[in-house]
Amino acid sequence: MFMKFNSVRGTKDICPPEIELWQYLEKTAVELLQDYGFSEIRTPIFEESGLFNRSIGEDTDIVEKEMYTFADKKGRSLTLRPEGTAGVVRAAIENNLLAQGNLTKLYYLGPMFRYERPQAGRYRQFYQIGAESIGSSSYWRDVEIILWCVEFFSRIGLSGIKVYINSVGCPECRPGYREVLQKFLQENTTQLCADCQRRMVRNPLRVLDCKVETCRQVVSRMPAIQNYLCQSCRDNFQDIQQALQKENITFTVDKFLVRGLDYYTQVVFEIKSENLGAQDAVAAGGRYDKLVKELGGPDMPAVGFALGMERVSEVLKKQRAGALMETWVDIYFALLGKQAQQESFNFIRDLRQSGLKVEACLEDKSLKNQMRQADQGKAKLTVIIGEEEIRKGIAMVRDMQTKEQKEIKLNDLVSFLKELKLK
RNA sequence: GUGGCUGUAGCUCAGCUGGUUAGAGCGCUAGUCUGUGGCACUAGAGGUCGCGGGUUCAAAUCCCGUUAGCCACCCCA
Repeated sequence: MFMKFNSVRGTKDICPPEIELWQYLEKTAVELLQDYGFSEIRTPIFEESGLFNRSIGEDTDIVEKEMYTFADKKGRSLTLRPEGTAGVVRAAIENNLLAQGNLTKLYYLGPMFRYERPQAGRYRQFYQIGAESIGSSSYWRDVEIILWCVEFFSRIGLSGIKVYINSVGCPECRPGYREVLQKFLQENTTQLCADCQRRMVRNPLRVLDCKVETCRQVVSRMPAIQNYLCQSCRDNFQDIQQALQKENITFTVDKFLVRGLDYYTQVVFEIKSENLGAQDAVAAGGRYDKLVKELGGPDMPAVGFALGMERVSEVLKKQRAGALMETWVDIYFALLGKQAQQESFNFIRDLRQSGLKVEACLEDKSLKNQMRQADQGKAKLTVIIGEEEIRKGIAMVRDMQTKEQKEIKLNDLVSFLKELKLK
């Protein structure tokens, strides 16, 4: 009996030609990150569960119900990383990358795992590219990161994106606002949905982005966090807005923007695409000034972001997939007969070594078929070698655009093709 | 985790109220064109009708379950 297997729920294969798009995105992102002074760091895909509980927050949905947590053979509780920041911060501390008073800029890319119900733009294994600037409290670092995102999206030619920002305060002022909020919600508890009545107690900030109509009405009358920020948070929020304006980055202040990870402080941002469904955030991030210390490192402020590869490639596919998913070869060898295959294999090997993209038909197909393969492979040149050519010691070289064909001696073929400068 | 929609050839889908050998377009292979691509015509290959059960003389079609995908909620990148 044969068994057929499928990829597990919420995971998928990235096949050609889509992978061309991914490679393009990764390459563009990495180049731009390096231009901004970030260095790559690769951390393990699983960590001690406690790392995520501690950094993301015990009361968050991610930790509560979305983590792939398992016990290894020694009974240690491990978790597949649901996001990148915690691991990067842990690694930076552990490897003494954080020198007091210095700035450390790191980027990462790779798969993350969350047990959620799959949907468009939401997978259980999904890929993120992200970066962290650790060691600076300058709001220009926040701006730098938002600017990176804006520039990245413009560089890959993505339109229809919008930047949203908000300030979620700091340990000084957030507790105060939280209390005000809780009090307000308690007074209006009868108008809240069941979920929000639960949130009200545990994480009242989350009521802010509830979509239920009655909750929204309550929310619209709710005290805004801006009015409860401490002086330094308020200044910081002002400074960033001014800086963004100065840099011509258009943004919207969304006073309901709350992030689902507890470690954020002060300014958080989200970049959304108009061309996606409900899962429309393509990149997001913010400042997390307390996390490094929280994880046993020096008391260092930090700011970072992550972008979702699936979502970005999804939008890009709609907007300009054709050009980016194209593949081609420089030279295609159409071969007829055993001897032609034997003679040509060396040529092909030689040409490939010199950096040309070469493909050949080694499968005894009709010439018509081979020509079609060459055409579909978008070959620039096709080299035809059959029994007659072998006998005469030549090859037919056909220019696929002009349809011009000329005879080249087999001895001269490789050097002739190399000199054409097809690259 | 909740609700709705869907699952028929490699791909996109049609198959009405259950009735003989399950269809189309695209793609693929071949021929027209004795060894030359992109067009056209012709022919051919290719299907456990998601899976399991039930109703029935008879199920791709009706019912139940299950699984996967999509959409929304939730959450987030």
